[in-house]
Amino acid sequence: MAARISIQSLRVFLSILEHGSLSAAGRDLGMTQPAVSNHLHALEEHFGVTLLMRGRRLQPMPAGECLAGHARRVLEDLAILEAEVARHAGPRGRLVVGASSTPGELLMPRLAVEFSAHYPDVALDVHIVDTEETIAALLHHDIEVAVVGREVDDPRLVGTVIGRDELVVVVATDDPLIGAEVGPLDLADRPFVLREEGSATRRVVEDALAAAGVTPRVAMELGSNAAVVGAVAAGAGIGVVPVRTLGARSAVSTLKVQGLTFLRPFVLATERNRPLSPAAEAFVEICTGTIRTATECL
Amino acid sequence: MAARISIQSLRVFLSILEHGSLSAAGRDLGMTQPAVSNHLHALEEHFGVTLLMRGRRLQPMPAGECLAGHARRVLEDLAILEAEVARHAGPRGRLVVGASSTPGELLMPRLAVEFSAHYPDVALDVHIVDTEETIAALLHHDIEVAVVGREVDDPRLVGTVIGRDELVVVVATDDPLIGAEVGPLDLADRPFVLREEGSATRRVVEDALAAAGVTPRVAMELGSNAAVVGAVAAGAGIGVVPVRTLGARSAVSTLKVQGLTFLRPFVLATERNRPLSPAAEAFVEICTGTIRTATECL
DNA sequence: ACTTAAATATAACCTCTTGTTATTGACCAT
DNA sequence: ATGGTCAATAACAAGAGGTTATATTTAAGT
Repeated sequence: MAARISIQSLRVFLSILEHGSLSAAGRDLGMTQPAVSNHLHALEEHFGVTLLMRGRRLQPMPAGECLAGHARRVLEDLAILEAEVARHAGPRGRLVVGASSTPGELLMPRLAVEFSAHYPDVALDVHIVDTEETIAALLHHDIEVAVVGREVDDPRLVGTVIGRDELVVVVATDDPLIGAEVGPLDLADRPFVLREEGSATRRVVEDALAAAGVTPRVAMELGSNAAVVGAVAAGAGIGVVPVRTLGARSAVSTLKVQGLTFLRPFVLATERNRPLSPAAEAFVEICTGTIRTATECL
Repeated sequence: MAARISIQSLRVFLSILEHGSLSAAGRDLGMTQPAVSNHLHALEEHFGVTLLMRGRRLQPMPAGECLAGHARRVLEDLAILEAEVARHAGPRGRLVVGASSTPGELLMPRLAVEFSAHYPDVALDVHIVDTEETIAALLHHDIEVAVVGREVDDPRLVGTVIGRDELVVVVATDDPLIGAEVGPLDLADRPFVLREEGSATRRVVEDALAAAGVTPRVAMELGSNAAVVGAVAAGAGIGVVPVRTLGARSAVSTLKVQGLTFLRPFVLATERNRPLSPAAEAFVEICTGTIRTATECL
């Protein structure tokens, strides 16, 4: 009996080609190497051709090249099918959104609650990593919408401002600058505790400081705003964090610096020209609607 | 758990639409009605939409229309994939050819033997029905190549002559015309035993008689040449059959009629612009090659 | 050439998927 | 009413498609 070809086999085959090995493909697809091997054999059996020359480095045969091209097309069409038909359904299923750290902490909790209240049939999955990784995930189709802490500059994306955020300079409670008249240049020789490269917060801080003529000496890089506050409290140096990161009584003092403000938008980003699932559509609506009602951003 | 969509579901869905009912689709696909029902439910579950309004006459919802369009596209791409990749393999698998009755009886046995000898890895499947049905099957992609008893006139097909055949007039052994000088008009008032409408043999006979100014009175229609001979032997009337249908000593006499000859080609037909599988390619080669060596057609 | 590390092939097994049959319930037409 | 047709559902069987464990191949380094 001629076992018929399966979508899964095509997916697996493309993954093999992409990763250059069965094992790697398996890792990518979350299955074991023998499973991958099976799919490949099934395909070769089906067509009666060797698709790939096996070896340390495996090399596609002409039939393999041919299959790859057509398989890509089929899978692409299938993706379109899924997306288009899904648009006829109400918000439902699983929605995966991404958020960079700051919006993830400050904005997403409220958005998520609001969204889930309105759309209980959608399982909401929020991936929180830094801005650059979030953007990359969006372009990789790992997430459908992203909320990040700066304008997006990639032409393949569209961004909508859904809120604003202010950053403040924080220092340890015993810092000598407290109470004094402080200008940007007073910070020039001090050690800074900043977020990592790739963080929108980091970029905003560096841009604003550069505009004021200051190049910060980075003593420490930390992957979360709360961690930055902690380090500052422990005396590691000067930090710049979102105002709202600071609790009612925090272990650090804020510092007003003459002529230095850190303002930045929260931006909802989606891929240009990609049709959104109804759930994503609904999420966007919540984001833009919520802003008027529930947010008191300046 | 989001069960993924399967090719089979798409096929089933399209078949439902095409046939207008689950049961009919099941019959078409060779599966039972509950199986079809399952597929439909799986799709609706997956997308969270009702695709078809159930009722005596089932009616596609907008989402169903949408799915149908995209599904057709996906399946079409898949068919192309199959065909293209198959071309990289040697002749193998299953080859389904069609033949109308006369070539099916006179030509195919030898061709089939010859083909199987050369390509033991191909299971050969010969569908023998009359010419019109054979042509229809070719256009429906039920068969890859066809051998019929007349030129093909459909512009979507290409035909190659691979042999010729002569028909003769047969009468019962006690017919009064035997031994006499017979002209076409002597046949005018006699009852004819002919093949059914849709048979190439039938068409050839009618055309030739018409050219000679005779409109046959059809007393009986039979679905095979052997049956025609049988009926003629039993005294049903005049028949016209391929010479080679008649055995060494047959129960009928042949009649030479002045100015009346029935010559017609055997034609190998394929669909224009459809890439053939390697097996079909090989079959074509056997057909055109065999003709020179093994056939003594006039 | 031998050894070794990394990768693929094979085997035995387990578990859902996707069919099956049997049955019930709904709907129409006589 | 009632008989025929069709879809839904339940219970079950076979096979696809995955798993772990183990053998075998391959290419590179000494």
